[in-house]
Amino acid sequence: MFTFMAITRALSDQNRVRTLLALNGRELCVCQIIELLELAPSTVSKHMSILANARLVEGRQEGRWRYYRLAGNDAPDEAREAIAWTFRSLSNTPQIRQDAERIEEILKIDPEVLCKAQNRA
Amino acid sequence: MFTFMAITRALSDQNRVRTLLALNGRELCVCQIIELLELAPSTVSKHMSILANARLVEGRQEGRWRYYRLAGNDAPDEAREAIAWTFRSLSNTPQIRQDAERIEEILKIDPEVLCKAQNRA
DNA sequence: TCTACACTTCGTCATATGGCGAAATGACGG
DNA sequence: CCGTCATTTCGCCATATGACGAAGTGTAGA
Repeated sequence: MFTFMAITRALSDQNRVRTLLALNGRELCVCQIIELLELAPSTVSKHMSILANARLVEGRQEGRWRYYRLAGNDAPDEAREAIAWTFRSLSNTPQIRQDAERIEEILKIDPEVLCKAQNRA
Repeated sequence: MFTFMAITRALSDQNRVRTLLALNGRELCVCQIIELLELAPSTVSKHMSILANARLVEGRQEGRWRYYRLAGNDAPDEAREAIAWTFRSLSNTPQIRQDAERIEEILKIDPEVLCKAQNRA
């Protein structure tokens, strides 16, 4: 029950759901997610820890950057089913399609440059 | 997206999830759900309207009583998948098993008597 | 049509949540 | 080690949520 509630709570915020969908088939570092959601770094960090706590995503440190990806086979069944359900429900919605386009643009930018730009803003 | 968020929000409260599971294979009237959750009638009513809004349950009026049941085939795919996922995840958990036993006891009581007893409390 | 009563709506309260900015953390390059 | 800088943690604020009781609604039976 505890695990299940962690998942539904994690999925009850639109920004977290958008982030989950954005991780479809790729990793993103925190600054790229910040750029997608247009939220403060501290806010995005909190969101990612909630998703990670629910075992919906996994984090990986690489140098100064932290990359997040969708949970893999080691995640609980509930989490993997939740991800599958979320993708089936939302993959074709306008918001998610728009986000997907936006991410293509973001991925064109060197992460180094992207983070620097965020510091100035 | 709106439909999906309504579902995840509805499922992000433990009392609503317990109620959903309690409706497994049967209808329950509001006073029976009140008895199960041990909450005020107004609180339970609100919970049921949130579940109904998310199309996870359907209500039916019969005389003075209102019965709720799980959403049927007319509900959106997202809702029916959510119900299936929820049941797969939680059917065998202690809380839900305990609720199931409790409901058997509650069903033994004539609803008329049950409601009257609640009014006195 | 009056009363009883199952349920809902409304108003209120305490707590939870999501947002931010400032300060802390921790990894690299010097 | 020392500064830089991506990320996290912390403290704060505004709003959302879940709880209750009181008042309102609508149905059945007297």
